[in-house]
Amino acid sequence: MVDNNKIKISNPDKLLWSELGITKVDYLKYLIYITPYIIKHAKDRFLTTIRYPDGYDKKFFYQKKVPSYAPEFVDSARWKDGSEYINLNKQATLVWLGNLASLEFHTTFNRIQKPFSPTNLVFDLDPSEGQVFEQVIEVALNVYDTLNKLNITSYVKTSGATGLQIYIPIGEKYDYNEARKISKFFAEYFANKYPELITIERLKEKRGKKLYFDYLQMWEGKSIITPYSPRATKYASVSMPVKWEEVEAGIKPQDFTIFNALDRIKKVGDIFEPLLDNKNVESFSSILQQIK
DNA sequence: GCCTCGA
DNA sequence: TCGAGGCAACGCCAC
DNA sequence: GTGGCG
Repeated sequence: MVDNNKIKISNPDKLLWSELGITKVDYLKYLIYITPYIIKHAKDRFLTTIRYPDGYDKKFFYQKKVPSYAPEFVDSARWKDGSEYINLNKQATLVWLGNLASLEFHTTFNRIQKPFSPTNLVFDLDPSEGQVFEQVIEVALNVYDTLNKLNITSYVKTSGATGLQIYIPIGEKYDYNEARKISKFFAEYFANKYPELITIERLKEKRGKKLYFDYLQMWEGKSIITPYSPRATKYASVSMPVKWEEVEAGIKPQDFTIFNALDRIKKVGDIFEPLLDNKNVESFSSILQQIK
């Protein structure tokens, strides 16, 4: 029973992370604990969930549309193609999806209410073969420094088992075309500033041994991992917002798992802003002028 | 994980 | 009645 | 137009 809604739990003792011994019931407990945090970032966005009915390392599939068998309490929003997409805006929906073995929750850059305006940019810093996490940290801190000097607020979180993601609020002021331009502008700027450190080359061959700085091609409906979402990794890691000071002190994405996420959140609170603030907008308008 | 379809 | 299949899909660039 | 890439 969640908020007066009955939810039947099938196979409660099924292992979702077999090596770690995490059963579905264990997993649902985690989801219940972190509900307010993940909901805060997932609500009123179009959800893509990834389901692993037999565990994190077995067959999976993506799900976007509200299935016909969804309970009535599940809220949805109509996409421009006419179909209904899940709005992960309440605990009951989260638990229902948990029972369906949804191990990852991805949401759109934009909110349902303003579908053509992303709320933020995201840079994805993921080390590939032969790179250590220290390189990711070095680049992230360089980016942070630069943004600070431009008076631009940014946030950082782990992306999964290996990388970091940097969020830059843009106040729902731009459409996807403009946001893509701004994102690309920054990516080129950083690639230019740290030519030995990072590359924005899309083709793997051309990347050499530099860190791939992915400025995440964005479009309406594109979704990326939501803050506080678990990831289907062998560590049962969580996409965890962190403080820039923590990045500086040297963290590892594997440090954050569904085992310790709640303790951590209780200790530091939610350090991600709602991503709707306008404080960066002024800095961006001049940048947008320059791009033209 | 659950539903639908076809043998 | 039971197994197989579905459950997502944009923009960019090189070819 | 198709394929690699995220």
